[in-house]
Amino acid sequence: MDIPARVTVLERVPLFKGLRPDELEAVAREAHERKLEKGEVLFRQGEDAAHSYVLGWGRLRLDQATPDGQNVVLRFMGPGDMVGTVAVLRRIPFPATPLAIEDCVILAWSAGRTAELMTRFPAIALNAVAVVGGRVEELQARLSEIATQRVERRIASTLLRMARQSGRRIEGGVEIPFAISRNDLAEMTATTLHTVSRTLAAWEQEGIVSGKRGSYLTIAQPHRLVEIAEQA
Amino acid sequence: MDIPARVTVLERVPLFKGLRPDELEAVAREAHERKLEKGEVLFRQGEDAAHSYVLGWGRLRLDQATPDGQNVVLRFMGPGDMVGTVAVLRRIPFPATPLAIEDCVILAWSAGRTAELMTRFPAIALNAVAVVGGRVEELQARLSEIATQRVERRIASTLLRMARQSGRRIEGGVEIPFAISRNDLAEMTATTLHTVSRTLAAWEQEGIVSGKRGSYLTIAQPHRLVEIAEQA
DNA sequence: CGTAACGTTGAATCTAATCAACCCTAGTGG
DNA sequence: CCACTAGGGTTGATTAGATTCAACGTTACG
Repeated sequence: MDIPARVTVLERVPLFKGLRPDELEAVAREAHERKLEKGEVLFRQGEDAAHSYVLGWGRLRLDQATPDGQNVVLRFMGPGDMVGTVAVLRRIPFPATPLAIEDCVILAWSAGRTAELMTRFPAIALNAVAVVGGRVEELQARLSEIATQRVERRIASTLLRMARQSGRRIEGGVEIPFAISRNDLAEMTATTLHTVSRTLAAWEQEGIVSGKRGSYLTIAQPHRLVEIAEQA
Repeated sequence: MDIPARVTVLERVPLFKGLRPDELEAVAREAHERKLEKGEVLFRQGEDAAHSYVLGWGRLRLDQATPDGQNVVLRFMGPGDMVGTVAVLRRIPFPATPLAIEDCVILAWSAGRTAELMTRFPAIALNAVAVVGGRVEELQARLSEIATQRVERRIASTLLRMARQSGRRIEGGVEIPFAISRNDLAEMTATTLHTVSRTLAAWEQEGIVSGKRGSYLTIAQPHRLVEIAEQA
């Protein structure tokens, strides 16, 4: 990617919202570039946070391993998402592992550069607080959900959240444009593969969702899901 | 509080780490001051985020109401914690309600001032990312916990986390220096008053924790709790 | 075309919620 | 000063939602 191409990417990144074109160019010039093939990881949980990243193209799944070896899916990330920035600024090891679920192109800045750019362009730092704040909120919402709701409602809420974040309107409903396995969904909703399977099977019966193995999941009747997610 | 007194407070606030004394003074000068009596709220979930706050003295409990009327305790906050800053920068309504569980003194800055100060002193913005990032991590850890662990382990982890954040070493163990009801604990660990009660009763039997109604909870044998929290 | 990863489905089990009743304790007001 | 009450806590019995265990089906892909 040459510098103008990078600028085109960075223009749409929330972290750099409000920067002038010449400022974006300065930021772009400092970046390294990294490619990741499907199945590779960007870094591993526990590693030293030497770089912060912005995802240009592709998708990542952010996984956290628990001390006893289980896995929790923290979130899916798409183009424009920042990765690892918090760990860099906190000077702590990465707390999770981002796995490429599609081929990715990623821009990277060293830890020192990251801090320096934010100091030079405070707008970036303000944007970063807002972005990270958004994640706090999302996590608080998920926490509330898991704490108070039955499994069926959590699965419904999770699908709706993903649809809202990355969904595409197509004929026949809203499509979630990347492959999510039943197991992914289980690890996102704090339940088991089995329960997810049963639940989705029932919803397919009723025509609320559709999508065969491997292909993308489509929410055919979002309003029905909302009903399930909101019922007392 | 006069300006030098405020500076003394701000010196110990992570959000303002690394600022020079004259910079701190500038920040202190822009602050409003607000007192809160035990039982009052600083603001209410859903209100417009017009100010961001830093807790000078006292303790707050941050509550989130779920759509169906249940309550989740997000966290306890003590001196030096920032409150509401994220909502201000994201220009969204406050997502939770901070309730004073002790008398509090709080410093406040208007939304505009907050952004302006962070732009003028980028270090504040960088600190803010780090602080908020810390919350992201804590929430991710709690999410993992709730997602994968049995209730007993979650209660143990929660007590240990609180002890780590605000605990005081006293003879006979580590004391958590504010009143936590069984219900608070239930709302923090995604369980019911009843289960918490049973669990703590058992632990008191075994001499792992102690503390009668009203008085502070003391962890007499932290290592036993750690064992419970970590057992496969 | 074989095989491994993923998914489905049924049955048994169990954890923790719910339901229910009762007990303390700290205040309050007569 | 003491009875009363409200809020919080304890404890037992019952129930249900979801996990676990188990076995088998399906699909993608090398």
